[in-house]
Parts: sequence; C-alpha cells; structure tokens
Amino acid sequence: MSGWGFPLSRIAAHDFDLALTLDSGQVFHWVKADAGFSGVIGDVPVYVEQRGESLAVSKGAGRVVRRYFALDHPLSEIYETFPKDEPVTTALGFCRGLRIIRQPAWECLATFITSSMKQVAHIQQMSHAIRRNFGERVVLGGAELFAYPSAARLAEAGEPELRACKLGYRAKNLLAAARMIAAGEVDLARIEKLDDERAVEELCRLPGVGEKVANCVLLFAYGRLAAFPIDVWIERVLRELYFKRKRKVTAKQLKLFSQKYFGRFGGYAQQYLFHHARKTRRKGE
DNA sequence: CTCCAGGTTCCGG
DNA sequence: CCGGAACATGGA
Repeated sequence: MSGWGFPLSRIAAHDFDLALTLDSGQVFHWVKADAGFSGVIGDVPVYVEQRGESLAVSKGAGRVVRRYFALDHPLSEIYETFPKDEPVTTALGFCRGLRIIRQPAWECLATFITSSMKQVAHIQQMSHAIRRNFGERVVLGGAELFAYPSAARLAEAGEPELRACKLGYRAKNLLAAARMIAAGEVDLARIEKLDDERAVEELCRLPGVGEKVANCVLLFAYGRLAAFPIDVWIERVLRELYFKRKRKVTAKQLKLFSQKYFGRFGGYAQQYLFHHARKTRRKGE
C-alpha cells in the first residue's frame, strides 16, 4: 500500500533512473508525490516510485509502465555504440540510467508544438493548464490527475481558450494541428510505417512543426532512436565541442555531422548531451 | 530592466 | 541553401 491508500505492485527495472528520466525534458506533466511521481500514461493514472533496481507502481500499471519507460531498451548495447569521445563519455557518466521514453504520439507532438522558444518550466505550466482545462479527469487514490486532451477535443476549442493556457502565438499552431489530425489530414498511426525521413516530412506538414519538433516526436513517441533533434542546447554543444575552431558552421553541416557521427542510437547520445549541458551549464558561459 | 528559452515561418540575398 | 526578423510569455 502507498501512503495514499492505493495498492502497489513491484516490477524489475534494471539500468533505470526514474527521477533523471522525468527531469530530462522529454515529458512535462509528472509531479513529485509521496516518495515517487504521479502522472498519466495515455488515460491511465499512474504512481511510480523507484526502489533500487525495481519500481513500485500503482497496481495494474506494470505493463503500461514498462512500455512507457522503455524498460526493454538494451542500454548497455546502446552505450557500446556511442562514440568514445570526451563529450559523450562525460555525458554518459552524468546520465546513466536515463531512458528515452515512449509517449503517446499526439500528446508528445502537441506538447512539443507548444515548446518552441520556451523554457522547460514554462512548458510544464502549459502542459498542466491544457490538461486541466481540456483533459479527462482521472483519479488515483485521493489525487486527481488529467489526461492529455485528444486532438478532436482540442480541435473544438477556441484560440482564446488556448491562449488562456499561456500558449501565446503557439495557440494558433496547436489548434490548426489538432484540426488537421482530427480531420484525418495527417494520420499519426500511419507515421509508424514510414522511414525516418518520410516521417519527418509528414509531421512537418503540421503547422508549428519543423525539423526539430518532428525529430523529438520520432524519438520520444515513435522509438526512432536514431532521430537527432537539434535545439539551441545541442547546437551549442556541437559548435563548441565538435567544431571548436571553425568559422562558419551551417545548420546543414551540423545535421549531416550528427547523423553520421552518433550512429544508430544517436537519439540517446543527443539526449545525454542535452541533459548534461542543460544541468551543468552556468548562465554566464 | 534585459536576456533568453528543447523553433517555425517567411522573406530577401 | 543561408542569415534575419517576427512571434508571446515568464523565469533568471
């Protein structure tokens, strides 16, 4: 039993760091609760708590949790494919146990549409506001949680209601994207069948989705572990650590370099470099 | 107050 | 293809 009076069950979780994973900027709605975290996976309210090499999870959620947190990813095999250079080695030492999770495609996509030019803290606020205002309310023990609203649900919202969630100019994009998905103009299930390049192209048909967001979705929702999103942090890392004394380095060059240099699990390397940079960089530098 | 944040889009070289 | 600018909002 947990402190809030719902039953727990235990599942094995080797090479997994729950807190690290939830703090790595992949997903934005989990909250600390008791000795663990509570959140919603799809429409299932879940409590998760790390206990060494296993997890205590709210009863019945074991299978969903295993899949969501990608406990089947072969981390040691993935680490072996990493380039043996200083930046990646340092990031790996900092991030061991961080897993690339498998989020439901729509909520991942929608959340990253709202992420542009926003700090993680603010993305969290927007995610919570959208869930609270439009999402299905679910209950776990005494606590109430909210699922992410479907595309169809958001499609019938008004732009002012979305702006009330502090989305700013992103409201228009999220609304338009929700309408296209709800209308079947873009089919997220079909993305599964496309190769990475085609999938990015298809996702980029949605307003507010460019290459960076599309790659985040491939990586964090579709399990395309080679996808390598290049945001401001990773761009800095690449420029400063891999192109140290180069005059002009274009976006195209950064993309080509990262795709061939980091290999078939480049997404993992990217996430480790990102998280390490974000957590260790002081503002003056 | 200023700076900047897990960008995208549009526009002129 | 490349560099700039506009676009909202709130932490730091």
